Amino acid sequence: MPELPEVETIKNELSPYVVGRQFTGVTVYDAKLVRQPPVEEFRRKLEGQRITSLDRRGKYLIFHLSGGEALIIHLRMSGVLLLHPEQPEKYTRVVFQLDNGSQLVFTDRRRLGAIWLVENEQAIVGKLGPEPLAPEFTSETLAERLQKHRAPIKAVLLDQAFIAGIGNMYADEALFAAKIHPLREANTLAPREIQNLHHAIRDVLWSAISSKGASVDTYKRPDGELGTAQFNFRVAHLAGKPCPTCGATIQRLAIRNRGSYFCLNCQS
DNA sequence: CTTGGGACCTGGCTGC
DNA sequence: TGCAGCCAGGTCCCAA
Repeated sequence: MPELPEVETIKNELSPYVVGRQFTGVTVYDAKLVRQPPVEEFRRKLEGQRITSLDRRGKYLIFHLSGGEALIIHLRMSGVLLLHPEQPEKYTRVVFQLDNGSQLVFTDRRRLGAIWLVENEQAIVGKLGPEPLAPEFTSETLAERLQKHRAPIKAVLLDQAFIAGIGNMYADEALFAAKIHPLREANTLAPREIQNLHHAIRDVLWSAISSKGASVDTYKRPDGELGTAQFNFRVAHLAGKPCPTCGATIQRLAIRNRGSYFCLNCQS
């Protein structure tokens, strides 16, 4: 599922091909995915606009446009953005035409993705918490924010208003690396554990970006290639397998209806 | 304010 | 082989 490293990879790999280009046409096959404005207006306003920059905030991909507006895309569970695929793609929901003849195809098997065209991007991304990879996100920032929460640390890491961009896979990986049990109440972490968690979050995310994201289900890069971050997973989706540190069996537990994977022996 | 549960959505898997 | 029912999880909405 696309989390921060996957969206960052898409941004990095798409940028050279789309920044500076102009939208010449938009075909919407599934109006449900266009949240704002109504589809006709969406099409009319987007056509003719030039992409001035491509950015990421949390798991949102943001195309900044010459007219001052922003085209914002969230891939949710199964969204994929492909640059001029050679074959017609299954589950194609929206196709963007660019002035260099490129086609940007948005496919989404489960139809949970979302697209907005807005003047004020803060209306969409304004509630997000800090960017975990930004220099301003320090161990002290994390410690301060954790104090306000007594929910399980796993649930807190998944809260996009607490910290932006972490999803189920990387939350599990970061907690394993920091040796923290996913059910620990957030405000009970010791200073040393918070430092470890801060380091683990950044390490896990940077490492996944260098592997171009994790292709566990539908995720693909814009050229159709897969990411390889899943091969570095130590606990995520590995229930029943041996822990890479101690050999104990990796456990699976539902926390907030999300599968959580961890080592009972290494994480406490 | 935080918290937790259900809904959304569809294809793949399980078990009968 | 068919098929009902469950599961996957990012986010929104609502109630406590």
